[in-house]
Amino acid sequence: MTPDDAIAEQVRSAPLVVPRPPAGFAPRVAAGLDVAYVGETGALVAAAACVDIATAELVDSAVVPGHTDFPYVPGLFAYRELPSLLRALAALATAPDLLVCDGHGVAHPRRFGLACHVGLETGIPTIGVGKKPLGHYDPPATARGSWTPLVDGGEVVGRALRTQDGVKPIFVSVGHRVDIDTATDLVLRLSPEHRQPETTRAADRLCRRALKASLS
DNA sequence: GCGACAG
DNA sequence: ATCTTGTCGC
Repeated sequence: MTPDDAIAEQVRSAPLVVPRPPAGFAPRVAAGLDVAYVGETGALVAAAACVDIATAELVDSAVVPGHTDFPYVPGLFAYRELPSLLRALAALATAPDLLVCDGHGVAHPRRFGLACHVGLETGIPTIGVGKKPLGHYDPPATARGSWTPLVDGGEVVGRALRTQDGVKPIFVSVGHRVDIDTATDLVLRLSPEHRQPETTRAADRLCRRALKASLS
């Protein structure tokens, strides 16, 4: 798979994203996905962390070592992380109702970021959450829950969401089988006390810790 | 041509 | 992402 092949696949896949939730969507368990790298080598550790949406407590997790050959190219994340993330998901004992990715969904140059790719690949409703915007936005009000549109190429592709009073916003977008209002609500519910949702925090902590342990 | 550029 | 000390705040 070359970068050009990847870009062509994204353009071809973007129309397949379903920007609305399944009928009666009421997710109970959300899984956060993240990867930690060993510098520029291809070695990595992927983690999936299941959190109970009602309590934001960790209820299951899986950590798997891996390797990637695809380089870091902005816009082509999935081709670097997707295989390992899917193995971490498969290693879970729990079947999550929702996935929360470390990276954008449709807030992407070709409207097909990592979260869209993960969503289509698994069929599970997926939300993209990024720490840095891809596009432009005006700062939301300082109160938790405030948000402003994230715009790219003249289109609203997501939201800059303040998850805690006074903290920098995070950037939420549709991955697959969810709408932006539902995604915003879920991310806020998953972020009761920190800037990032507990799903992301747990996954990040797990793969980072496992990576350090594997080095020594 | 130049800058910007998710993790 | 990762490399890194001290420092501010709960």
